[in-house]
Amino acid sequence: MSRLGSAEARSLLKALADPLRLQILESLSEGERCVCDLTDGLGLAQSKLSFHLRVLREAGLVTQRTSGRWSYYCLEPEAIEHLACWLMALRQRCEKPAPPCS
Amino acid sequence: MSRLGSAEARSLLKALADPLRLQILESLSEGERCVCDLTDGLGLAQSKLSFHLRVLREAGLVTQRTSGRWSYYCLEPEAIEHLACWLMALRQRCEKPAPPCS
DNA sequence: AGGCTAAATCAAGTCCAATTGATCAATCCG
DNA sequence: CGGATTGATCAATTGGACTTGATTTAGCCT
Repeated sequence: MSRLGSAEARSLLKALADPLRLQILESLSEGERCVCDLTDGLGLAQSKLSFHLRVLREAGLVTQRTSGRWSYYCLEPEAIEHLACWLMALRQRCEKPAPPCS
Repeated sequence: MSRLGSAEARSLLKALADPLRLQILESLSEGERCVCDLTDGLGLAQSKLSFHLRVLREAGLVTQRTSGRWSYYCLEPEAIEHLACWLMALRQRCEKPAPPCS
């Protein structure tokens, strides 16, 4: 399991931290989707959806394939898994009380 | 293990998606810290740090205790763990190919 | 070729969150 | 008490991300 650096985790989190993009990802969690289906399903303007898909793509959270006129997007499970692992690593070792200030 | 809803996950992600707040959390992952130590360690203006600590606190990612003049912050491991689990759940079930458009 | 549709890109405009500096509240200590 | 220090809060500003509508690119069909 490849360990994620802070910088990678940061860019993944930034891409995830938008309500629309989370909705998109939740749609994609049910399987690959065509852009036109996402547009309809989420009721988004085309350019808005395209903008957010680009952000997700550049963050490595989704992959895209083109077939004819249509564009299909798919979740990248490994990216999400790596982030989850990074979070679990962060969570450990935090029980030590602080040295008292003076 | 209590399952997180989309809304909770969204607010946790939003709080995490800031480079300074991630740095703060990484500092806290080594154990509880006093505000003054965080200020020094991260080289941040006092009001800036206080602002971000408040965001983290309101998101439930850290807890705070006061002792005399000093304020100590501590990671909330469960919040992070819940988010990691939410991500893992999102990741599943995404292998199904899209129905072709027409 | 010419028209049609899917989807990406571009250019402005808008809006919200982060920054900054100042002020306030509370605690400690001489 | 009075001065000093920690840290939270407030008000105003700034910057960057998101939105919007128009334009562009490319594939399909007759």
